[in-house]
Amino acid sequence: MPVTMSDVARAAGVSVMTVSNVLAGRKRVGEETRRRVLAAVDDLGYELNLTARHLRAGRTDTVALVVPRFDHPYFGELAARLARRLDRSGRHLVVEQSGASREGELEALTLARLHLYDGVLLSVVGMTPDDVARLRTTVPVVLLGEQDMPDRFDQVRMDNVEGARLATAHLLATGARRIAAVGGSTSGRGMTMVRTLGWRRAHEESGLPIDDALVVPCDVDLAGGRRAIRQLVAEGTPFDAVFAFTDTLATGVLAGLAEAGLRVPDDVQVVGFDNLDSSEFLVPGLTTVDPGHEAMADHALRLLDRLIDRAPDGDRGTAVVPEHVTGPVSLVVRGTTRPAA
Amino acid sequence: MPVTMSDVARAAGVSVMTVSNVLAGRKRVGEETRRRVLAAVDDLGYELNLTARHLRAGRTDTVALVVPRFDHPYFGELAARLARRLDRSGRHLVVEQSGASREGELEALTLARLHLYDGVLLSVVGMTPDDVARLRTTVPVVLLGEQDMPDRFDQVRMDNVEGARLATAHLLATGARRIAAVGGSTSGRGMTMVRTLGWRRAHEESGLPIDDALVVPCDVDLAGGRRAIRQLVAEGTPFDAVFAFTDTLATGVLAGLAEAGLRVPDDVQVVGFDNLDSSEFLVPGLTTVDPGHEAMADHALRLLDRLIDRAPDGDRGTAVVPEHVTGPVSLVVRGTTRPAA
DNA sequence: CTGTTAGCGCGTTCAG
DNA sequence: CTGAACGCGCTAACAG
Repeated sequence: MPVTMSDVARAAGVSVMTVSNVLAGRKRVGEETRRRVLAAVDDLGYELNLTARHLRAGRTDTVALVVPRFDHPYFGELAARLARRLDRSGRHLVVEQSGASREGELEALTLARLHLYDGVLLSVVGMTPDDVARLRTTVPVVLLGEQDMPDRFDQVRMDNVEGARLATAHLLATGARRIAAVGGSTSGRGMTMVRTLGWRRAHEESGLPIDDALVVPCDVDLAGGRRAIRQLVAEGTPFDAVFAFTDTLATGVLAGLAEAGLRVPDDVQVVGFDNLDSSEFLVPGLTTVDPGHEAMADHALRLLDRLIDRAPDGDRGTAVVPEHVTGPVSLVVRGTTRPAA
Repeated sequence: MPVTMSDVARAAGVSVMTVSNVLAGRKRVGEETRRRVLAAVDDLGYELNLTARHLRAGRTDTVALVVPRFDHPYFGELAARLARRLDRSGRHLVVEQSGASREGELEALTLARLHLYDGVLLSVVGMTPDDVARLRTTVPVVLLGEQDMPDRFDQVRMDNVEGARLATAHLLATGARRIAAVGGSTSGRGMTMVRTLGWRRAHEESGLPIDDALVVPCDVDLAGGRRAIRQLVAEGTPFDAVFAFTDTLATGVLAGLAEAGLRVPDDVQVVGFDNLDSSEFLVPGLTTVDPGHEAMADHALRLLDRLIDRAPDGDRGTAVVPEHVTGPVSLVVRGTTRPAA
């Protein structure tokens, strides 16, 4: 039987409300009363029940970030940035995993869970635009992800085409002629498609031919990058550079190249995408596309807060027009590419 | 004004309880009634309020993992492993950050938040044993962390001394004679101290002298590892190997060594600790201590579930005796060390 | 198989 | 500045 507020009130000889006021630091409470209450709290080992407070207050001062996987550094870094901002406004961030392991049935459950938070930043990777369109929720939601989603929701993403174009153009400028697109796809959707598009565009702008044999689809993880290189080498497909679609892939690529006895950047140049914290520390340092992490975090929370502020009034009349924000990208040149010719 | 269960009940011409039963899939409900309820739910856009359910049910089927920082790969990987297990038993994992940014005042708030969960896995890094001893909570808590904590709580950790001894002994066996302990300390507490102890012990077992100039305290992050090497080089302290106290530190160390023109493993050998997913993919592959991640996750949840199961009865009589579990470690040999002489 | 009664623990009314 | 009622949305019990 847990200790409740009224237990404390009885012990301190005051009313429940007084206890509540003392604990929430709300109204002014007499110094002596206050001490009595705190003593009783300490004495009984009373612990505030946030669930009850949330039910009553209708808000939780907590925002959730839902990511596909916990063990992906990109999302860890994102979470840390968001948490820093939310802390500043006295709120909390909790991170949940949407999983790649759970089926559609769980989507419903996930949605129910969203109600535990004032707002949700939903990182969509696996879901299709159709899945998202089917989402029915009154919870403030901002989408994060590279695939264009239904415009009923706010969405923040990076300029993938431009980033991929920059990366590829840089490789072309430093003398590369056969650039493998690791993580690419000739038919897919989402991140994979838009970055492949940027890779194509850079080739077109240079008037260079495009060889689809250089597009290597793979799992977007460390092992995937390494396997992609193994495959290229096994096939005997010639290449003098790799544009890896994420820094994680690039890390796997570097391992694969080393394994194959190919030197970076002398034999093969490499560019990644994401500018993870660790990319600077690889040997050699990874040239990569920086998606403007801080700006993205700012946008995401701005859009979310817009929705949260509006929520109490209800939707009628003042409906917020959803925005799709695309952040600018830039290239960070390090040691996996050669100086421009 | 959100749609509530009784709105749905009215619309469907049934009682609230029936709606509840349909939605929770609890008792059997007539097929037609069931359809009417679901139709009303869909019609009104009803969304379950989990907060209310939690308040009423007294549990949330959710476990929290509290980590020092979101952007630390070690914790991301830990979270993923825990989530996998909890999903299997139909529960959820949420991750919160304890922050290094928030002061002691927030400790209280953190404690209140713990009540939102059935149990909490608390990763302690910054807190001292005294801080922990002061924790007053009835929430099931299992501590994770390398510093020995008051035995009022369950705790899971790795065999740090043995891991550090293994790492150092391996370096000695492969010919190293001056092994820098990056992340070490001659006076600290916690992880830093126990791993330094293992480093010492290996030296003692080999009868080799210990030079405290080789103990380099630093921030436990990527930049810290690099800075440690810069410092050693700047001081002119000779060293032919590095035992980095975490793989993240080791990654920074490798960057620092490259910067200084030192080859790995020819000029300097390196061993890390943690066996992160990415460590296998560094070039060269990082030799490191594997703390038996899976076993640790198993232990942590076993201890937590023991507490959760007991909770409903109250503590009297059946008090669970807290356990301190230390998991076995092993050495993973890769390219940053030379073959044994 | 469905409805009624009661209350989870807190906070927003209003009086005093 | 403090106290007493009522209700947030849901579900465990028991009726019917």
